[in-house]
Amino acid sequence: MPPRTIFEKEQVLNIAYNIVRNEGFDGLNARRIAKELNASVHPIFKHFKDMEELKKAVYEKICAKYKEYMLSGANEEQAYKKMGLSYIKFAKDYPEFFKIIFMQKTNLNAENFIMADNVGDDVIEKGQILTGLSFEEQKKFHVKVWIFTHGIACLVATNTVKFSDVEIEELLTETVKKLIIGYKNS
Amino acid sequence: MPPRTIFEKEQVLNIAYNIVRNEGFDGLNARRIAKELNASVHPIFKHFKDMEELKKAVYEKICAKYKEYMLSGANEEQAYKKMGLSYIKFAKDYPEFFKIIFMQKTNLNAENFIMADNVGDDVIEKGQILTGLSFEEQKKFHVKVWIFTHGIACLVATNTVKFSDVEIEELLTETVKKLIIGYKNS
DNA sequence: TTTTTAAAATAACATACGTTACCTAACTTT
DNA sequence: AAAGTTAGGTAACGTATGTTATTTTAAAAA
Repeated sequence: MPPRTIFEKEQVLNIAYNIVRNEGFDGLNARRIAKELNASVHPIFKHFKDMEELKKAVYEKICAKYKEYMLSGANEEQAYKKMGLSYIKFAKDYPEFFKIIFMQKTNLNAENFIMADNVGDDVIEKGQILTGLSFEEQKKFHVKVWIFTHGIACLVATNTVKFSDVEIEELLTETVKKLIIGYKNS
Repeated sequence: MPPRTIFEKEQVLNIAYNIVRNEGFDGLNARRIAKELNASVHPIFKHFKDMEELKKAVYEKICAKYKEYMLSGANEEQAYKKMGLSYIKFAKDYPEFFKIIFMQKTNLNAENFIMADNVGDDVIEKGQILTGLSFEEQKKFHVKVWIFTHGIACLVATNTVKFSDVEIEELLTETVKKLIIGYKNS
């Protein structure tokens, strides 16, 4: 009896996601989504209670993308190195997403990736494969590497410095190398 | 013939500055300033052509505060170390300001502090006093230290990690120490 | 084919913001 | 003391946004 649904939930979500990808949450509003959907705002509020709910859905999709990046190569030989590179690559490929997750306060109940990704024993153990440091030393080492990695990622996400992929890998590799030497010689 | 001016330009600017200090530019609007001034919006537009002009004035005041931090101790013995600590202290004392200058895109014609503060020969030379590295080595060393410092500052500004002043100094000092050892042993 | 039901459009309301027209009144000048 | 100038208040306009009441209409069910 009713006309069939023309605008599915996922279309709305995808449009919202892409707007946020390019412009952050600042660029997101109901009329803008409607325009890109070639529709009125009505289909949006059919699928989402209000804009807040839609934003939460977008935020979750963003988190999923981040996890996808961080999991890629988690089982590789050089898993520790890959983690850092993935983090920075995410910041480069999705700067607005990186800013949302790591550089802004949101009320979108952020999962605490910082803690999850950096204080688990896994990360320390993965790093030990590379460095050969003791667990305690490795923890202190890792904090430094993580801060450095985060520093690059922030610079990349804000486009403050335009590092190429090669430069990024060199910078990270070389810094880690120097730090390892530092730890082994003191 | 006219009634005397009650609300001076500087009062308006100071109120705006303090709002931005606490809430960033997001919290700034004409009615809010008027309320804190116990006045209508009129005095604002008497002194500033429009909100954009006021924001620029606030931005300049923010930059002045940043410079004040970075200049303090520039002539000290440990000037290089002090620079990094000042940068982080600014991020800690004025997180919203730090975010505005270093973590967001603005249309408020940012002076490029990143470049000014990091690619000048002065910084490299100051660093050489500490490390004793060659000019070329010192340049590569400095990029790493700068990124690391920026990483801490970003974490502090977003309140992602709550480092005490002592922890910050230790972290920076220790990292620099390890890096120097790394550079001297390779 | 007719009826019914919900999807979508239209258009409006509410709020928040920048901005401004108009008015009131304070104070300097005469 | 009178007059004129302008600071500041009031209230409105225009725009952007979230949200929703009302209407239209497509298509399923009878």
